[in-house]
Amino acid sequence: MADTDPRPLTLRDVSEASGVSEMTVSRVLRNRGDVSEATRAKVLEAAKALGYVPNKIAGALASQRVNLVAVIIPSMRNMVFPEVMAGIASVLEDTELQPVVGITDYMPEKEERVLYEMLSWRPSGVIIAGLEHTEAAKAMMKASGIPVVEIMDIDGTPVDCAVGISHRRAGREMAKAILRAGYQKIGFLGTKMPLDHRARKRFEGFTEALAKSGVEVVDQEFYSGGSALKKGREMTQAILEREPEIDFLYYSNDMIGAGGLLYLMEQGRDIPGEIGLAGFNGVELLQGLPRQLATMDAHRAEIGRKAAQIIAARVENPDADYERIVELTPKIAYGDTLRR
Amino acid sequence: MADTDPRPLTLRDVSEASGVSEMTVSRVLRNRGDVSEATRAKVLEAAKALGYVPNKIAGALASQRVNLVAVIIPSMRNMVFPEVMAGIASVLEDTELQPVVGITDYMPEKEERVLYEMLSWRPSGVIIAGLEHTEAAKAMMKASGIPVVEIMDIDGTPVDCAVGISHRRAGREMAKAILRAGYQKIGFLGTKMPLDHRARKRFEGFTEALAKSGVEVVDQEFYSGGSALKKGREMTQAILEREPEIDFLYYSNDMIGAGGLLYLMEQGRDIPGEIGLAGFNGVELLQGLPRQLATMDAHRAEIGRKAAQIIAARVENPDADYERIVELTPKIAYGDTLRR
DNA sequence: GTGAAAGCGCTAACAA
DNA sequence: TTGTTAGCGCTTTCAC
Repeated sequence: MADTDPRPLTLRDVSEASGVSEMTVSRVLRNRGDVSEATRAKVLEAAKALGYVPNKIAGALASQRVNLVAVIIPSMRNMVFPEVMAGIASVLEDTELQPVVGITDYMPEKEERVLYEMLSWRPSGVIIAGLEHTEAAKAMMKASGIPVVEIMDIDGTPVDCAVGISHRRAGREMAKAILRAGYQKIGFLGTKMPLDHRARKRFEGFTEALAKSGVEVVDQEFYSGGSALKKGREMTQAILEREPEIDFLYYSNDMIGAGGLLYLMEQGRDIPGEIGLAGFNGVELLQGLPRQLATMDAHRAEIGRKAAQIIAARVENPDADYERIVELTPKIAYGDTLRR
Repeated sequence: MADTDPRPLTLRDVSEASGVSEMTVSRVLRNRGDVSEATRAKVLEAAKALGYVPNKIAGALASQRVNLVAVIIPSMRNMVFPEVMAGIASVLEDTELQPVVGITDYMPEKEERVLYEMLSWRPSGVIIAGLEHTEAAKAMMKASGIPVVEIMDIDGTPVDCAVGISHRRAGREMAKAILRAGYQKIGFLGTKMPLDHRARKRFEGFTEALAKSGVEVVDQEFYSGGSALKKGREMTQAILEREPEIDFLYYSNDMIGAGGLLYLMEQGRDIPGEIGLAGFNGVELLQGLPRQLATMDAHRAEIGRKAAQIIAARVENPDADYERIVELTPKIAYGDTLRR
């Protein structure tokens, strides 16, 4: 409570206040090594009375250990990433490790900068979304010498290891399900984001599988920015005005799919008879809609958990073997908007 | 590219590779002090060739400066907080400062732990949600000697300074608008979260203003967990089954309000004639609904921006004066669900 | 414009 | 069980 000096407290202050050496104070505060109950109590009391908060900067420098895991993701505005984060946090909570998040806004150069910033804090591991990075970023990750897990996508070659789903395959599977249900005039609606590689791969897998059956996407529509739900409405209206004969709409995410669904229901369209719909992600929001949109769960929480487990295991035991690619398989949820 | 030694690179390596002293290398890498173009070029080349990433831990220890701002919020699952974050990030991007986020899950003890962890990295400032903290947490913030901005709420006494809205007043204003529109049988629906102090204060302000006009809430309903949209539906159905004469529903957030709106529209109820609705927050999602839910914008991005500006200004100039409480005033958006 | 010395606050390693 | 010594990798300060 002696708050005269603005200088932050150090171990030395606690040492002096308790009459115990700095080293032993340090041991008590870290629960390391054997310390008698008596001195332990003295130290803790002094530390508490002073309001001492250890300086991790100095600790990290001395011990060459930083219990941080850099998590680098494109955005927080998309519910996908908070869910991945939750998965990561749930696993790291049982370890010494702490996640630190960096946001890239889907921009490769920003990703490179953020990565550089984070690596300069010498974290114990990196979890980063996607497999596409600048050459410099890949080089940094390789050179860092720490475990790196690339998440959400496995269509490519990871720097170190990857956990995710195959978006190409996800697109193909959905295309097959749609064709199987007998839809023929298919429209696609998505984001205007050339840098969203996972959306791009889904689209590629989708058109590829359609092509195998001699089907081509009738029309497409893209958006950027704004309320996804609203954009979903607007795009749905627009594409159907241009191509009224469309009998299926594949949305690159559930949010715009939900907007489309609300719009078509208002129009009194027969879903999934006259027109079918499907999105992607399996977001919780869908549960509150009047009808269940067909979708595919991207295993977000599971990806986060698995990635965190890999990092934690390798921090524990750097020499153990580990899987290079962990593939999870999304399953189609037919809901009420895709005939079986 | 000489990747034989797993030891991370140090300034010394760059110094040796470039034939320039460590000190001058450090100057170049930080753009500090005068360095001749020739040596600057040599250094940068060597650093790049080696793939050197500076060690901020050592830098921070030596310089006693850490360009991090601790941001402590309850959750990322609620779109409110990512929006605050976006506001903070937009301001800090133009400075040397970087936000680092900690999540409390609305738990005071977890908040205390997270705060302790973050302070142990000696950040340049703290932005923390709410005014309610454990005594220990308040003591830590006071003792830290760094600027602390408590955000989102101003009904209380900040440790240092606060930026936000008065939730009590927000509740009162909504109550007055509802009574003015002639509604009389009012129900309340919210989260089962005693620790969401802002929701609690809104409710208090709400009931207080109703009481002034001799009106009492007819019935209430609380939920926890699950899809808010779905819960909104279910709670709306439940409360109206119990109290069919209710003519207005006040929801503690827009998400459950949206669920209620979708449900009532399906039931073919006359909104806002027969029954009115209002939520809170002004979330973007609402724009995609068939009708606009009445709500109140909580100025999330603005709060984030303002808080970041205060931190940045005080890091620049620690001795300047500053406002202790910055109050923003939310305005009612009547939408289509509240008569004027 | 450049370099040498000292030390930031802590912990590893060793000694007692 | 406790203490001492020597750095961790960088920046500050001061000298050249």
